[in-house]
Amino acid sequence: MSLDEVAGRTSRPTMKDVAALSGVSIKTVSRVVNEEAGVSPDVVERVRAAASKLDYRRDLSASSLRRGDGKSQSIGLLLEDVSNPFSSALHRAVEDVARQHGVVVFAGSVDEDPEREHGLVSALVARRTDGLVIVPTAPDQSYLARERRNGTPVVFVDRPPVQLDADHVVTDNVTGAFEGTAHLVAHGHRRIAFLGDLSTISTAQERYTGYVEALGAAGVPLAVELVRRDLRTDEQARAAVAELLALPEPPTAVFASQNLVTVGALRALRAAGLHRGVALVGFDSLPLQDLLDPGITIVEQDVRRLGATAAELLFRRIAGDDSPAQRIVIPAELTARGSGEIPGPYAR
Amino acid sequence: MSLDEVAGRTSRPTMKDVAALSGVSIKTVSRVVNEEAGVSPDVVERVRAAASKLDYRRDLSASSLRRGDGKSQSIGLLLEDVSNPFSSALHRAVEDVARQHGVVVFAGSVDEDPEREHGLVSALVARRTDGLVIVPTAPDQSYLARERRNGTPVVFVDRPPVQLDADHVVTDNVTGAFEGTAHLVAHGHRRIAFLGDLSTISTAQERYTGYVEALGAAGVPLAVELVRRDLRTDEQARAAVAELLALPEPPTAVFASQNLVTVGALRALRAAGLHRGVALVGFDSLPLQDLLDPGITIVEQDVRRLGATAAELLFRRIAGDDSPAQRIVIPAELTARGSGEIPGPYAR
DNA sequence: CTGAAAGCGCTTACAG
DNA sequence: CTGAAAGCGCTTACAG
Repeated sequence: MSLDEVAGRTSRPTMKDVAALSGVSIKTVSRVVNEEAGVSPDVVERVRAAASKLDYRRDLSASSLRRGDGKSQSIGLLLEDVSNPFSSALHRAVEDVARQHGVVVFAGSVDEDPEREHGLVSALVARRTDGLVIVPTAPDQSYLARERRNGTPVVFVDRPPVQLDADHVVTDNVTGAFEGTAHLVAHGHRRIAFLGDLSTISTAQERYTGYVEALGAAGVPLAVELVRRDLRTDEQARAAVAELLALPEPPTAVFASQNLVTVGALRALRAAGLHRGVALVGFDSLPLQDLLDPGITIVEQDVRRLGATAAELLFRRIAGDDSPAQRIVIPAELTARGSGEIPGPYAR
Repeated sequence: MSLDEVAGRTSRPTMKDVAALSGVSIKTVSRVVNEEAGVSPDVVERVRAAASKLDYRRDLSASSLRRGDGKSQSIGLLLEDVSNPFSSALHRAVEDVARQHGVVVFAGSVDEDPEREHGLVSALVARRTDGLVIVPTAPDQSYLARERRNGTPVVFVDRPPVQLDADHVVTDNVTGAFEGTAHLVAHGHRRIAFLGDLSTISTAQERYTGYVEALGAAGVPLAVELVRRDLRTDEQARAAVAELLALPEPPTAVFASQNLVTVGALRALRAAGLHRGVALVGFDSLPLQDLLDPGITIVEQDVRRLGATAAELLFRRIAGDDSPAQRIVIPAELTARGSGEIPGPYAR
């Protein structure tokens, strides 16, 4: 007795079974299933009836194994965490493009863990996905050169790859952070705190650069005691802001360069009763941001465009495009909602 | 010139290539790749070197085609929309269980469209996923009986299947809605509006039942003019609440039975300046709900538990468990945060 | 400890 | 219009 029988299941019917039931060769079944022309109508009819009776389902993997192209009609997507709002919005954008190509999407969470990035990549390559869209985490993506050489195209999104010349689609983080910071300066602030995510992440570095450049352009000296980087959780961000507020000369404004960090900053400002006293600009959208009081001024990324652009690039590569690697930069845009317009001591 | 050459790619190396380079048979390569015992150490060494030199990657689909079990080490997950917070939290919970089994997850958005449900199911069956976790949308899941019979187990989550006796893991919606409504009654309300999602969705029906029963238990007559169902978007919910507030006898409290609906209700109450005057209890968590002022009292679903339980059930089925279909009910729990405790006219 | 033959479900490349 | 043979990349079931 086989395991299948123990489980009360029969195995899936194959073309052979359909062929036997309809009295034709499996090649003819293949023709009907693939809707090839040149099969007599009554045979088509008979094969269809048999397939339907047996609930036959073509095995796409077996099909693609023999086919020349060997396409699995699937792609892989490596995200920070499928459940965070940024990642899941990216996921949806990629899914929508993939669907147009009749391709399904494997998604996985890397959790900023290089080993998980490696593990997921090999799991997906082993399943012969036609390509990968990756938000890179590992310190170095050179290991992917092998996979690309062997036929799996890779496009990076949100962060550029390191040690690998490959397509990537990223937000203009420097300019976005520059504008967010300049917005605070324009509203009369000079003591502007910077809150940053893990500084090994390229986007965190770039946003810090934008902040530094905006201060420089405005002639505001950089106050190191107001810079808090490597905040990995909203709780760490909250604690950092609580400390900043206790300084002898506390900041009058905060630039929070990532969404969880913004949440933490908000909690600290609320707890201190300063959410109407200290200005706040965030980077990355927050859900329900418009319902908060005051509304949160945010430098918004165009996540749908990031994801859709990356997916479209990938499908061009899958189709055979081997032009040089592209870097596509998507602008970020500041939306004022109240928290960023709280006036500072130098407001006119 | 083949397409691959045009694209500047070579095809992936196979066991045959590794065998040729290391001077052994492909069977021996297979042994080494699968870490079977009984291969002499120097041969293992040579094969490993050749595989590494060629960047050989085993083809799991070809392997599973020949293997007895035929497992693809992948499962499919059908969600409402991968980018909504409820769906993506469910996704993460399923992913975490799948990872423990060395299985990757295909995820797709159904968008409450029965045709997309059917399309995604056949796409996933064609790729021979080992099982499916589904949030059902189609009016009827009887079509899945064929797939189960042919060896693809299916577990439903969040909503029960219709016309199919199959495993499902759902929230106790009736009790949750009963408690949410009773909470408002206990705070002195009798004119309590009900806001519901599409009433074809089972969870929406159940939550309505809980509301009706709670009113009945408290001896509060059901006021039909306060019941607004089939709200599909936050905007429709906002408009519905705006209308309710304009009634000659407006509600003093609102029970919003789904998260987007709660968002719409919140917007309407804010716009009318009544967010501190009209009580509000929502069902389904909202991001940042604790940062709103007042905080939103919510009947919370245990989304991680829903997803993890469904995935674990699925893996048991994949392993061969053919015991009768199970229905697992996960309790929901009310968390008071302020909006639900605004006193009504009958408060003691 | 190693390998030649057959076969998983399908399509290609022929032949008729 | 239809089908027999070979083969995709791998593993099973043998044999030595």
